[in-house]
Amino acid sequence: MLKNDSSPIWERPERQPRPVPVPLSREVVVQAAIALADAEGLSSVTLRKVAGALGAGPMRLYGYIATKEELFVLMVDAIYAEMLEGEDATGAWRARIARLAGHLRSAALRHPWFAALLGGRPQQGPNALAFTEAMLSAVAEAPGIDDIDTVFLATKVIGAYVVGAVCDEAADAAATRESGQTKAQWQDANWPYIQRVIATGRFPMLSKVAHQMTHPAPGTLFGRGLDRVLDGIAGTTSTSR
Amino acid sequence: MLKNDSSPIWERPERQPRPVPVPLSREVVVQAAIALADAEGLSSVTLRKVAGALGAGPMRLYGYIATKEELFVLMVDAIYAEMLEGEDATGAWRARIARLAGHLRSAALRHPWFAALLGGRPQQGPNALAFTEAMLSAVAEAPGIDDIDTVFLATKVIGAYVVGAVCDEAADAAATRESGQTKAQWQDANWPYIQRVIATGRFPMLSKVAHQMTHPAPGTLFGRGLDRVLDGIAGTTSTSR
DNA sequence: TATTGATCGATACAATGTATCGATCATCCG
DNA sequence: CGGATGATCGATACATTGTATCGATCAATA
Repeated sequence: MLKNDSSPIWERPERQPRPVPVPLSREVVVQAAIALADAEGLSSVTLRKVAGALGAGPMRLYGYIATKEELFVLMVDAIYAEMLEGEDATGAWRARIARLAGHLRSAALRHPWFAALLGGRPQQGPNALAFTEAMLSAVAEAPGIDDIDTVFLATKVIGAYVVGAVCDEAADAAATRESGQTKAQWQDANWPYIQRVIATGRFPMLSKVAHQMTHPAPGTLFGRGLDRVLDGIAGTTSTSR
Repeated sequence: MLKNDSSPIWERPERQPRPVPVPLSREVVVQAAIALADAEGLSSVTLRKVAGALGAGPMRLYGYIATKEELFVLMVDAIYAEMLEGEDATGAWRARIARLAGHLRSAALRHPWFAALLGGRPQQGPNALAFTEAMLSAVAEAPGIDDIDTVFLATKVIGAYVVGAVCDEAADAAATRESGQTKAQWQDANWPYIQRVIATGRFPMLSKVAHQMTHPAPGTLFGRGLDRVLDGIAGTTSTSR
């Protein structure tokens, strides 16, 4: 009860029961943040907006995270969890790796902000570790890759390729989305610039790429690149094409 | 001259000449931002602080950039320029590629914020394009890689690996720096967590990695991984080791 | 039933990116 | 050479952000 209230009881408003707060959890908070990022971009992920989407005050979130940066960390790990949903350890090693890589790629394209959070902070969340574990165990089944040092190196190479390739692809997607245009519109808007750069004559190889290359679908490119990487770690050229 | 000034001339302060503004340029602004990021981390790169470091008001910067995001874009491309300083197209193709990759890696370690800016935005600055051009021309010299499609795919694979590997390494460096500790302190602080994760028994491969692996220097690992990638695109296993 | 400890959110605050706009300078034209 | 014009600078302002503080409320315990 209010102790020092100068207004007489007649005018003093009655205590009204605190509205029952929506039950929250770290999971719910993170999912709300992810939904916001998916819908309006990473820069719209604001403690106020996240809390607002949950019908709570901003300070409520500090019961679940200590910092906005921690929210980002949780978001990234939640996406790793998404990749592993329904994943089992079946199939030949190359197929397993390709499947895992594909999961990461499609998750990154579903959540264009994901790639932007990948660099710059270590990935040590339980789900990120589970993803690495899955990669390690798939690699360990490859013939000729036995000692743990080789397994680790191969896994590192695969992981680095996948992350790097996905950063590339997602960057375009994010820029497109941020500009509020369609992919074609965005490419059309950038093409004149690229053309002028090429016209300087200082980029003969890029010119060849722009003019003479066939342009396979991004997914195809990703897969073929992964094949090259797997060839490298297997020390074979079996699946060249 | 002030037109509607009610104070009499006797009390009106004399016009003092505007202090000659420090001459600026996009280059100077970007270098100041880079210096700030190197010294105090990316989150300290503030338009006010950058301008302050140059002895100018914040709004002055808007003569050179339209947005803070544009400043970030320029910073990234400036680092690409750094990588190419003194670079020439000499040496065998594998050596050239290894040299270029090494430049990117060392630049990223010199500027721990660089990796965080890599994902999330397309790299189309003139220096980033020059870097890609150098990679393309080196790859084109590899025997058996002739048509432009193969050259592009190989370059994409190499670039993705390098970026991904560098993100990994730089993330640790950035986290270490951000925590204000030495690398050893930071690793010691994280080790108990990793140990508890492994103790769950759900990560047998990670356990092996943690306990049985020899831990080569990061640079060595980077180089060996690059060798695997180059093996893959060359379709040979020549330099295995 | 009184007390304690946890939890919620109103309020507050400093810092940020950036719009606005008057004041100042440099330049050009007569 | 003097006045007009256009560019450039920075003071001020504002909405928005992350987060500290703290009183008010609830649930559990003694």
